[in-house]
Amino acid sequence: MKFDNCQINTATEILKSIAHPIRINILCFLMEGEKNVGEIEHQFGSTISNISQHLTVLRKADIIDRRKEANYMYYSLKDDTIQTLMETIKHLFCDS
Amino acid sequence: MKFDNCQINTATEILKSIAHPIRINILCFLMEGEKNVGEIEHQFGSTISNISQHLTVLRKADIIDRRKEANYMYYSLKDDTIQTLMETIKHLFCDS
DNA sequence: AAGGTATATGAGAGTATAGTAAAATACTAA
DNA sequence: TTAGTATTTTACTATACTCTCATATACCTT
Repeated sequence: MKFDNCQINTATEILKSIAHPIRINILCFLMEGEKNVGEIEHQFGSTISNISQHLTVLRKADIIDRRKEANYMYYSLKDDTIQTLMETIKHLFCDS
Repeated sequence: MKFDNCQINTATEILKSIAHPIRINILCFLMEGEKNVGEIEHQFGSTISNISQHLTVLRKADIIDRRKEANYMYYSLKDDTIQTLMETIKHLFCDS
């Protein structure tokens, strides 16, 4: 049976936002809990600017939240939907 | 913890191949079982050429198989990994 | 062999995405 | 207020993706 168009578009946007090596890594890292940009940058070797742009992509897809504290910005997974999805992806592709 | 690079790349390629409205629809349709290109085209309103190109994308990502019978080409989901992934996606985004 | 059906492939144009570097913003501390 | 740190935004270039249309291939029927 066909999906509802709106659901298809939501799923597409979310999957597209996940489907990048740096972003999968970031999301997987966020499964551990809230992290700031510096911690994320330190974990993977890209520039702060690049990481920040990837975080923007994830935020526009509405799958992460952020919270400011002093001059640090803390990012976290938005909800259970994305948490479950990431657990499935991690289990299917990364637990071998 | 960081994913292994090879696993990350595999996951990225597969998710990228899924992350398109037509391709999600096709994969969801294939969850019902083997279908030929005409059946897929009839289900969603795109051209055979376009559908065929999307099927090629899915085949290059190694998530679908095909089998020829007369002059029909039957496509199906490749394995349990993709079946499970699609079930999760369908459940999370399309069962509301 | 010739004509028809089913599917695949290739070229071309338009659009989207990714990375780098520079500049801008927001906050803190002195 | 000035300087410094953390993060974001902008501008630009390069590459990748998607669609359409035309052509090609594979198989079947007569």
